[in-house]
Amino acid sequence: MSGVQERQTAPKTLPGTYAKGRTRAEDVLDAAVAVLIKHGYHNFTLRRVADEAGLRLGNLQHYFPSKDALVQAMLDRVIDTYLARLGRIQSSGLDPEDQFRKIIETLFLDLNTRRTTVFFPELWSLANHNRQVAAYMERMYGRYRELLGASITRINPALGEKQVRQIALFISASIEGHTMFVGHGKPWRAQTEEVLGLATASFLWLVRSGETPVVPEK
Amino acid sequence: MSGVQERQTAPKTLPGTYAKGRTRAEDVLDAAVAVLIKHGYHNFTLRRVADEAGLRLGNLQHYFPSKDALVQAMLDRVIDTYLARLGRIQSSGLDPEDQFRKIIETLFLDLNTRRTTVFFPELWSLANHNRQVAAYMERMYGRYRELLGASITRINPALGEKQVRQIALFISASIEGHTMFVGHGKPWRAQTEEVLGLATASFLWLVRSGETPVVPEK
Amino acid sequence: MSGVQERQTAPKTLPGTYAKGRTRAEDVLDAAVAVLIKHGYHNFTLRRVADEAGLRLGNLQHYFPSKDALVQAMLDRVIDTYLARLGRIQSSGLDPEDQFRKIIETLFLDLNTRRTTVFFPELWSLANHNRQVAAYMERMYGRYRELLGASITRINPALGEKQVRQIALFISASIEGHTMFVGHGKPWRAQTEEVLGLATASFLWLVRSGETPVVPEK
Amino acid sequence: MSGVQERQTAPKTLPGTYAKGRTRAEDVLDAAVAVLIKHGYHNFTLRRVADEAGLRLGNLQHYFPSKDALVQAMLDRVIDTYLARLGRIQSSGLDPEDQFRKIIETLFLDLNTRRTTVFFPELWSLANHNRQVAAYMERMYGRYRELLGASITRINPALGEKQVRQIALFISASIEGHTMFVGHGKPWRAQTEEVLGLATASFLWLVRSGETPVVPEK
DNA sequence: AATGAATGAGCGTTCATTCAT
DNA sequence: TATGAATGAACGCTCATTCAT
Repeated sequence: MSGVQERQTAPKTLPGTYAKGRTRAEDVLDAAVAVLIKHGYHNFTLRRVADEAGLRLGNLQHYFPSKDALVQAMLDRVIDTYLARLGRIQSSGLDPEDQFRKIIETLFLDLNTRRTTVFFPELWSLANHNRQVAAYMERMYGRYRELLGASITRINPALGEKQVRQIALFISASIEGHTMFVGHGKPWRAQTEEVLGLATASFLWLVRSGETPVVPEK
Repeated sequence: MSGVQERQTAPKTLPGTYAKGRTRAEDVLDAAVAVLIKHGYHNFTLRRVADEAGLRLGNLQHYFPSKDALVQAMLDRVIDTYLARLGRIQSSGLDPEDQFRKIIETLFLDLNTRRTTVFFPELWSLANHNRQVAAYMERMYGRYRELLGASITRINPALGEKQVRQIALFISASIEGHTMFVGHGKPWRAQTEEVLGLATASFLWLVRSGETPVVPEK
Repeated sequence: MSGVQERQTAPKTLPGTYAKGRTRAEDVLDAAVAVLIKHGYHNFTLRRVADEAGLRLGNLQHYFPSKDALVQAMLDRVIDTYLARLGRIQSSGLDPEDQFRKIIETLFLDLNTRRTTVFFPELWSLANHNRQVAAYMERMYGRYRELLGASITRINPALGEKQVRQIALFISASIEGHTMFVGHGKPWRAQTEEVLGLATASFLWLVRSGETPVVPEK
Repeated sequence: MSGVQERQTAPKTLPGTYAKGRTRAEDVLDAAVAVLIKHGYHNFTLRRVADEAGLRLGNLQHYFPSKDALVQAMLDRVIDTYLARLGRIQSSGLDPEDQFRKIIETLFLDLNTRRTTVFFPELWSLANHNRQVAAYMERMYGRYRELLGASITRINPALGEKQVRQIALFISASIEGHTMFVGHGKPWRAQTEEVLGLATASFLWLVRSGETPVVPEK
């Protein structure tokens, strides 16, 4: 047993036909995220989640019949929430560069939240041992890069599709990589702003430098 | 049980005074890394390590009296190995920019190995729930940034200390962030070379652009 | 939990006053038998029965308030059905020996049905750990032997009551014993006919051989 | 999960390399049989076996790493014991008919032991839901019938092979069928002797009556 | 150095049952 | 009638660990 398994059916609707049950199921998912963050996936147990959610193990398993089902539902929800937040960033009516700066800033500062700092490394680790989680993750980052790509294209419409995708990949990967260094409780957290400045400058240069980025002469 | 604990004593030398015992302990450490990579830390058990190493659980516990001791020794070894490899990169006698390019390339291409791709996310995850591991990690990345910083300073000696450190942080974090995207078995792996090109250009521009990186005018 | 318990009240009528309710309860009993046969009593659970019957666990427990109640009702029904079938055999108007042969044949061939092959061993096993089931079983086999006894007496009216009962016991027990060998899916199933021939001959000889069966001289 | 699974490897040797371990493993098997008889397979749990054997659950699982392994070892042992006893019956130097009578008597009276009365119905039930157990059972009864067949042939050498096998099947099945009626604690137990007389007479007639058993004229 | 014996805690899961809706 | 919510106990099993051999 290597952890989360592939999902057979897509439970679009959460368990809980009665109103009480629905809020209970939500509570459980909140608790699940809290436990994952507090204790890590290697200490993510149903009993802990039940405790955190304030119900009994047997009752938790009434809502989520297996650990896998709970983990899938939890990932579903976290990723959907994350994508929804990404969507809201895009909708601002700023000029291209300011929008880009705003996006980078939002993503970067989000690293500072405990939730993001701790949750995502768990996700990356899980994805390395579970295809379903890997697929979830790819879906999420795909959407992430689409958003970045659109902003990039607005700044430099001359860029080809493929290059936009590669730049978006570089930018998104670079930002994610800061999780372990400027995230919540991390040693470089106090310098988030300055690193954000470097990052933004570097990303903008890349976006503007054209189809074949030419390194400035020595 | 909340995972890896702080270490009481510092085992500079591995147990086993005989040549054979030394080898045995190292076999175990190799097996431990293999298990961590294959199954993830949430499935990292002493029994599995013993199986992988070809000895009995009781015997394994003779070499490493607790799970924590084994994990610490394993991290010690992996990080030492990693730092040794970093040191070797530096020792090449190239001109500043070529050396920098070489460093970036080496680090980047290393992401493609299964070992790196899978091991480091486990480390990041672990560090979020264990101070000792966090300290190990910081030590490792500190050395990593020193190396990068030296190379950066050679290219642009006008940069201040603090700024060098920040640029090194940005670069190292950015590279690490690519683990989940261009690493072994990852969806963008085929485009490693192109992304490496973008990254190198972007990093070099940043290094050259001076104390206060100014984003080029629109 | 030590399995089926003694029954407090005798539910002569199934729950459900409406025609539909009556049908539902019978559906459940059919499902219960199906589950018992498919999975064995050690895997006989209310959830499985509910699934098989196409209703929810909560609803099933409306019809049968406990597992014991369901098991008792199921045994009641199966045994009643079995006794009814036995009664029909008797009613044929053949001459004594032909009737006897017909009875033996019917009982023997019935072993071949999956239902009989699997259900009865479960019953025997259960009876060893539950008095109520043992009582059911004894009632059923008592009627079985009465039927056989009547047929035996018609063939050889000289036999005493006790001897008739003993011969009937031997015959019925012998037939039951073939369940595990010539029953549905059993290795000797293909030879049912021949074994039936041996059995019938042996039984008839016994019935005819008088009050004190004397083994023919060597 | 439908109970006992097929066995991958044949553990000819019981667990327990140390002397202490070996006797412990035997204790566990004894306890397992006791639990099976006392509570039935549907209440056969590792915790109960551990209690009965006077060790802890964790230790029991050191000897038998799974429930299946325990059940297989238990069946192995019981069946081997049974076959050994059968073998001893045969070795008596009586004349053919007396030997046959002795065999029948031994088998019949064995039904009276609680062990036999309760154990075998569990075995029959299990065999209906598990191939491995079915194979065990067939192996055991095959040997049983060989023994009977040899005795039958000594009495009536004119019988063909196939007929001997069929008669042996009939006899063995008939005897087994008495388990539920004259076994330990069963209602007809007091009449075991008389039924044994009927059975022996009937079987002997069958054996002697020649290749095509002809039912005596009406 | 190496292995087995033994423990106690905890795991995910299943279950019969009760109660509210 | 019918269903979901909730409970508590037990299940087989895995685990890190300690101790004796």
